Amino acid sequence: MKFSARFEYALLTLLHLKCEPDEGPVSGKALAESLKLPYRFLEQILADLKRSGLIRAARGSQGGYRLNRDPADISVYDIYVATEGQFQPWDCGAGDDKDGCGSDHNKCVISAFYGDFRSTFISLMKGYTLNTLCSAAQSLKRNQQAVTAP
Amino acid sequence: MKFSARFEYALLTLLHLKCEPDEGPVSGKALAESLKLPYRFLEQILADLKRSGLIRAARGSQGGYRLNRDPADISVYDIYVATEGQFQPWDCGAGDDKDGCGSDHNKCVISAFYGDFRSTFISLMKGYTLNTLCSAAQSLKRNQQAVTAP
DNA sequence: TATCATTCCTATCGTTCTCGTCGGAATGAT
DNA sequence: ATCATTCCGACGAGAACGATAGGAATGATA
Repeated sequence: MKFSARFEYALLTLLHLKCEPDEGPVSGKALAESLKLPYRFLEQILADLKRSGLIRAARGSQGGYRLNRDPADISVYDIYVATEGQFQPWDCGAGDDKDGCGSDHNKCVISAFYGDFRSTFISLMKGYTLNTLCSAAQSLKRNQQAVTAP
Repeated sequence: MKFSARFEYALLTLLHLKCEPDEGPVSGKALAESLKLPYRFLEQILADLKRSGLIRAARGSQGGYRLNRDPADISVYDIYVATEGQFQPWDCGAGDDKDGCGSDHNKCVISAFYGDFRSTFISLMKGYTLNTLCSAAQSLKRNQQAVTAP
């Protein structure tokens, strides 16, 4: 029950793309340097994000990545699905019992718990968007500047 | 982001111990047969549950396992912790940044998201107890009997 | 057209985690 | 004394994960 590095790196990447004021697309190499992440690995994650339509890419010289949707419309759940696939924290009756829980009522109840778990977390993740996260980061920044100010 | 088999097996085991009307302790072998789980693996899980004080064991002939607490006081979260350890779905600043998020406000915001996720998760799991799960199972059973009745 | 920066595709590697198996010691009721 | 049981630690196969790598495709620029 852990978040993968892919997911975290994707969050950082998208947050960077949204929050840092870059003109034009940002190359994978530049992203990897800014975020201090392994370049080759980040490339794969960027491919995931592109495949899911969260970012778009331009090839060739002067190419790079930029957001492909309104940041208010990119939820953390979208990012999760893009990097880890559908949120399905248990192995649902894959082959053993056709009717889901079959004759075992206890299994059935556990499935119900899993379902509750799943829907709770999907809605939690959908509640966070790139916009909300970014403005939270900016308000943090302001607060710290106020404290550190001369 | 998956539940382990240990966790699911533990749920099934404790549910069996609570819901099925057995007199006296139930041996590991009997449990493994009832639940159709690998005996040697289940033994390890039972050891986890005992270590956490959820069940108690009696050795020797006629020995076996039984619950050690009021089923209303055994939450799914207890079972989670017993089998998977403390819920900590991300690697918290282990060595890299002493101040948690350091200078990177985006990391800081992600940590906040993780914290929200974590506390939601824990309170959800604490809301389910052996009692609630078992009575849910029993009501399922009743409903099915009503449908299947002649 | 040649060059070069970039994305894109696919294979691989090493480590860690997980599920499951195993042998055998300790215990305790009969 | 016997036998069923819990208890303890080691081990192995396989998957998942983080990361590395080579090289092809693309496209702006000169």
